[in-house]
Amino acid sequence: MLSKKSQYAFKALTYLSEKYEQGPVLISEIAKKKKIPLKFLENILLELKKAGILDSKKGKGGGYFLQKAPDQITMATVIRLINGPIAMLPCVSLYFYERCSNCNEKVCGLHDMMVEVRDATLNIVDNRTIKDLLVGGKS
Amino acid sequence: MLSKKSQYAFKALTYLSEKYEQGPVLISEIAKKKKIPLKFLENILLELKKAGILDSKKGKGGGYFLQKAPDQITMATVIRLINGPIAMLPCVSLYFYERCSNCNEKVCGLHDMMVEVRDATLNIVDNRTIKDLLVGGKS
DNA sequence: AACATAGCCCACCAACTCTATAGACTTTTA
DNA sequence: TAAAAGTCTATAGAGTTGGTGGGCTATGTT
Repeated sequence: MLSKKSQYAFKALTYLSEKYEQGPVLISEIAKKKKIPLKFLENILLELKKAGILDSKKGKGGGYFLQKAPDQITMATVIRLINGPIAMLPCVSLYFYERCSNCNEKVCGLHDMMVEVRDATLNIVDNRTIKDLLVGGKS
Repeated sequence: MLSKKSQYAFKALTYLSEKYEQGPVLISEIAKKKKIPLKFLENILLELKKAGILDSKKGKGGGYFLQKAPDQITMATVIRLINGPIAMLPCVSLYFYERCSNCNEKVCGLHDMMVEVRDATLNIVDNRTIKDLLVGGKS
């Protein structure tokens, strides 16, 4: 399941997408409009900034804004950053791989099945961006 | 991600599948062979029993055994029971549905995308059984 | 220079979940 | 009736999640 943090991140990114190339947006504005706890949102936006998804400006007239176009930010990137692995098992994760203890991947039926699930999921989240989250984003 | 509990459950079910229709198997035997903490496994097996997947016999000569054939127990059933929702959002879950607060499902891009992910995942886990976990299970 | 603005950073906390264990109880078989 | 084996309840430690408080730093304005 996606954490609340992830859902907040997507809401914030959606909001910032609507304001893309319209200058910095205040954290407090996003928090208010999207009903996200302010200080919690602060952490999330900072994380998104450090990952190169957002950028910010300090002082008066400052705020947060997208560093790339909405259609250049994939869902997979955001999920991995805020939520963690997309795969259902560490031994099947591309970005958070850890080998199985007591289980040989070469002959593990669960492993193979979870690879299938991972690929089916990636096929979607790798090919969708936050632009697709906007109403009418497909037009 | 699948919890350790889920992974233990699958290991135990795999073991019991190999012994299908060969009489009850001791918890302690499964625990030892599959390297699962005994008391923890106890809880898991009991849960699987209450869900109608396993059955048991008490007293000497007792133990656990599958209540249905391995190919009659879907992955989805076990995951939902031991791990919880398969969907990435409550508002998209078939068995654990909860409506979104502050979000209209009718016009939520995230909702729609997560429906896709859910269906892609279900397409796999609804059509695979614990028989498929066994080596050579496809033959 | 001084001040207000707004993001940055650190530390902390409550609640919850996950993993695991302990111990007593019940049922069954020999 | 004694041993075997599952059943049940409770609990505890570790880690994660969701959230808050307060001070620091950079920036723009006057």
